[in-house]
Amino acid sequence: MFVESGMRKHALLYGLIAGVLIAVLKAIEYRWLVIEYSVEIYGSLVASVFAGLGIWLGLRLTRHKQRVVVREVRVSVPVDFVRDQVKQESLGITPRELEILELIAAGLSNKGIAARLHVSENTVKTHSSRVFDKLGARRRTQAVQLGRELRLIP
Amino acid sequence: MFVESGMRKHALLYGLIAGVLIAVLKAIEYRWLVIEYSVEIYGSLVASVFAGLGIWLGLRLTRHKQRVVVREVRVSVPVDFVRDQVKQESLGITPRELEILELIAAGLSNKGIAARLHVSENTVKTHSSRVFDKLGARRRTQAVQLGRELRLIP
DNA sequence: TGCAAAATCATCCTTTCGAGTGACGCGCTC
DNA sequence: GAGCGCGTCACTCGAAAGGATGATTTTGCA
Repeated sequence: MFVESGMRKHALLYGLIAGVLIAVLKAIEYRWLVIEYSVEIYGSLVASVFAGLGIWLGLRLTRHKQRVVVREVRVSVPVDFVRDQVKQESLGITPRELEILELIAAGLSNKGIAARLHVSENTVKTHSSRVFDKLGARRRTQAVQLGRELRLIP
Repeated sequence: MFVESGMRKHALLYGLIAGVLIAVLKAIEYRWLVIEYSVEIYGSLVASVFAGLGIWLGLRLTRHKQRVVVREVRVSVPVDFVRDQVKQESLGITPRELEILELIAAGLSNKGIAARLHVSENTVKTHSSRVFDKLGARRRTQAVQLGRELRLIP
């Protein structure tokens, strides 16, 4: 809308100036002609004036054309964790085992995990042993590291 | 250089076309004039032709002078780790202790760390005990978790 | 309803950790 | 040169963790 009205305004202005110029030229043509200036000079004058106007209009038409360049800016933003459920299932890790792994990663002891989940410590040890086996880990710290690498825990 | 020569070529071309047109107009002017076309028609013709040429030249001149608008797009990228050395010093954690903490986080056993660093396992235990104490951790998994939270390790 | 997977608990045994304590050498500073 | 921070090593003891194995209960699904 704005661009259209702007262009229309330019066109109107251009036509107006052209008309006025033609009128002026017509008004003074006799005077110039009678003092023996040839028509080619007259033509050159008109040509140069309108060429200038055309150039001006052309510049005006493209002045606001902008080229948008999209630049990727690397910005440090915490990556929101998405669990790799495919890998979880391919390893055969059960939800409960993953739950124990998360609590291990949180730094809890087996006893603490047992208390948190209201199960016996033996149960926690069973789950952790199983998840260690499935991850190929021998220590809980190693299990945490592998779980992170495999995107099973944040 | 390229832009300059391009503009010069345009100017030359424009001048050439203008000259030819003027010559043509001059050559046919008598024929037109004798059949009683007024000079204002002639002027209008020249005006419109050169206005068109001007517009074309104007467009040509600014074709490659587009304003570049840079739109920055935020891209999520894994956060590159920066160690909080202030916190490290405020906790009085030595470089060696931090080194042991990193290896603990990597999932190594004390024996493995000792082998990696060519020191005795007792030394590793001493360092780890100290860093646990400074972090307020009771287990190595907890130390890893706290170390991460405090931005001491990745 | 019946089976398979998952979850639960246990027992025995070994390894690893963690706490506590003490000590030695080295380099730096006051 | 005394003091201090740091890194090193040793020893003991108890707690925690891990491996192996077996068993029972719960649960989801065919």
